[in-house]
Amino acid sequence: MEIRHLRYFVTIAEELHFGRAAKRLYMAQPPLSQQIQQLEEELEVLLFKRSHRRVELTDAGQAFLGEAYKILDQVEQAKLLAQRTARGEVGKLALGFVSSTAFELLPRLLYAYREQYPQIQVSLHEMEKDQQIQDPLI
Amino acid sequence: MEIRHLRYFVTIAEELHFGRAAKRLYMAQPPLSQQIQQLEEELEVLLFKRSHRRVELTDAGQAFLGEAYKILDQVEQAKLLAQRTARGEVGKLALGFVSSTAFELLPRLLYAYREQYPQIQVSLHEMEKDQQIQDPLI
DNA sequence: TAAAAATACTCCATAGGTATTTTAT
DNA sequence: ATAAAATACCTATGGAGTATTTTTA
Repeated sequence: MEIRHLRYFVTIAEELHFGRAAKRLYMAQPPLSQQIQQLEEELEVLLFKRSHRRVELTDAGQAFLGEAYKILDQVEQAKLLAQRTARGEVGKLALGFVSSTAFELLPRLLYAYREQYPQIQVSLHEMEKDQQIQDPLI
Repeated sequence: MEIRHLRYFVTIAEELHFGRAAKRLYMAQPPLSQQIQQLEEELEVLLFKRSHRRVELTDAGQAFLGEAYKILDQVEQAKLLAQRTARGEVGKLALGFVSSTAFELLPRLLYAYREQYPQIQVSLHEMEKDQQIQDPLI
């Protein structure tokens, strides 16, 4: 199964017509039919009831449709998340400190920071001098 | 982007080594590199830091990895749901009734049914004689 | 018989393989 | 010098197109 199959399936489910769906997908009808057959074969499940003048979803098709939408949406979200993370718009910031005097300063600093960058996860780590940051305090 | 790209990406992220990942995927290393390049190009995001003797995830790659796992998991779930629905193991059952005397009987019937088939969603519909089932009461 | 999906075939784009080069240690 | 990824090139699978047949309302 590939994402292509889900896109094709969703389009046909929306049109309930292989010809119109193919048009919307800028492709010919036969390869679209083939891809759906291939999907049904892999799932071992009939997704559409084809009668002469009507295509309709089977119960399994109806159930699968909901999942297909979720997956396509999640693929978009994954893409956006990667792009935002690369741009530094979202992400994680780990603050390490060595002196316990920082206990006074850091909470205020953190608070101000979170006001300005709510999309950045900040964690706080007490650490030994010249050591790597370990488990977070918060 | 295709599911193939996600499978390849996840495998490399687990191995942190293109050669070993290719082996696990039963394919050669060069096409694997190409597919990842293609994915990075589509996302416009670098997913791995390649230095000579070390492959590691970028922050964006790390973020994308979590989403990739979720998507691959959801694809499996979608497949299972379709198969179970086709077998009638999960689904929806709509009960329509025409006489208001049923208000006494149905709740008990429903309760018993749900005990036995918790995976079936049941809805209750008051209806007119010879009409189709409309919006559910519950 | 007409409208729609399925079949049969053809073609070509691209996923994947092989050979080699580049790179950094 | 070596180990790993990238590049270059080739092959062939299968996705997509065109023409046609089948189906049934």
